[in-house]
Amino acid sequence: MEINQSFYNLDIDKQKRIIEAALKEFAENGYEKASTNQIVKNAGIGKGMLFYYFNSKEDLYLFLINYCLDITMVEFFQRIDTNEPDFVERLKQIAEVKAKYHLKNPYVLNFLGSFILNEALEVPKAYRKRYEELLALSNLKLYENIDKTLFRKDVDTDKALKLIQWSIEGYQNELINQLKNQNLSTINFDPYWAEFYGYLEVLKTVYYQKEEGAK
Amino acid sequence: MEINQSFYNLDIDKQKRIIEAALKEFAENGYEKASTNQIVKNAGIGKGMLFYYFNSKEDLYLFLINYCLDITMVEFFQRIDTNEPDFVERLKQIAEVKAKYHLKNPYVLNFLGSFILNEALEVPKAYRKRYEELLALSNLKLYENIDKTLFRKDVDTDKALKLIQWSIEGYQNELINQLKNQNLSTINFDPYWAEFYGYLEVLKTVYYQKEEGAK
DNA sequence: GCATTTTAGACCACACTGGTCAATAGGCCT
DNA sequence: AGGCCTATTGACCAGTGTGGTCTAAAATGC
Repeated sequence: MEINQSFYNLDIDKQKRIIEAALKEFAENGYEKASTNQIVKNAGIGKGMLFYYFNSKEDLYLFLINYCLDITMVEFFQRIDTNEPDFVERLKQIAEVKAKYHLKNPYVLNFLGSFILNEALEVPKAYRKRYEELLALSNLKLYENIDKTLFRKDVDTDKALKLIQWSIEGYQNELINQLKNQNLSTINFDPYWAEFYGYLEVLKTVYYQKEEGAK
Repeated sequence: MEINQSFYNLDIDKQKRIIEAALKEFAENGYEKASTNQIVKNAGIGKGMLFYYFNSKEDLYLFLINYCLDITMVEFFQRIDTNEPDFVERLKQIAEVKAKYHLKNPYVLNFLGSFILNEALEVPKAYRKRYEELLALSNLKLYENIDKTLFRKDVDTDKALKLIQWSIEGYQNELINQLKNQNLSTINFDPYWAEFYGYLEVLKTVYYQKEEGAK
């Protein structure tokens, strides 16, 4: 799997157009049903070029896996700061990082989600392993160094952690659903962040201990 | 769109096999990329029969929409009892009904979710409208006749309702994810229900007021 | 044994597939 | 200008899969 150097000589914009067209097509249709014709059409390049840069559909797919894993590591996981011991604050930070990552790389997450389900093409084990490592890292980034004493003592803290996490995912999913058909770059997200922070406050109120000292 | 009477004369089992094969294929691939060849293969019938019972791919699709809407109304919504004013108990009941419905009709929900996204075939408006009505009904069944005085007063009750709902969806999604590749009919769900009820208790503890009288 | 209904799958024209390649366009050096 | 190299296109290829048809056989009922 070797990518032709000339691909990297393209304008960054053109590279991105090609990558995004491919990610989208694969994410939406899976490896087998994805059409290279659709990809070149959406990318606005001639058919020949796709096979000149990448040698085959399969190589393109493998390249994309690599690309997405790299991007996700650098632009998502490495930006999460695990020094924050307050779980809700941690999740807030993660949400902010995730939002930036998602706006910048709209199809990466969808693609990564779909590549695991792929059964048509046997992906080299190294890729699957790297993906597993990402998942493990995701747990670390979530739970490492969390101060559990903040939580009220009359409920199981691990259950509380889970419930909080699901609550936040739920908000995010609902938001994604609402904004599905809109052009993300024209949206002012401030009110949504405000709403989100409101929910976070509720979570703190109900799951955390009452502070003992004065505030 | 008229279905050949002879379809209804089939054993119920065969009818179900055909319907499920079709639901699965459409749900997984969307209208256009779904293959009638795959459907007949999975259903174990000859190609001719599919077009004998239903006249065309399109008619089959419309029949399935109808079928799923009916099933969902009868086997899901009509079984939800809105007399229970305790929100968490209501959700518990819904979860139980939903589980039965899902086990009995594994592909119906997926199919209904995918048919809305369909853009290839313009589905008659009546179908979309019925779907909208289902969604509206779903809100009714969820929130109608809920006793809001159970909730603690230091947080916004509507936010609390949402958060509880998302928590429960989160648990369900995680469970579905875990069990994805297993044969559902061989699973003993009791421990999962126990775990689920454990989470519900936590939700009551944190979101409800402390009871004032003795218990 | 006959008439009717079910059934299977070979078959059809056609659309689309991943991939190739000859022709060309464009930049750069002399 | 001309030569050279790389970048680029899209017509083209054989092959596969498409929704749908139809013939001929099997099953059913009488």
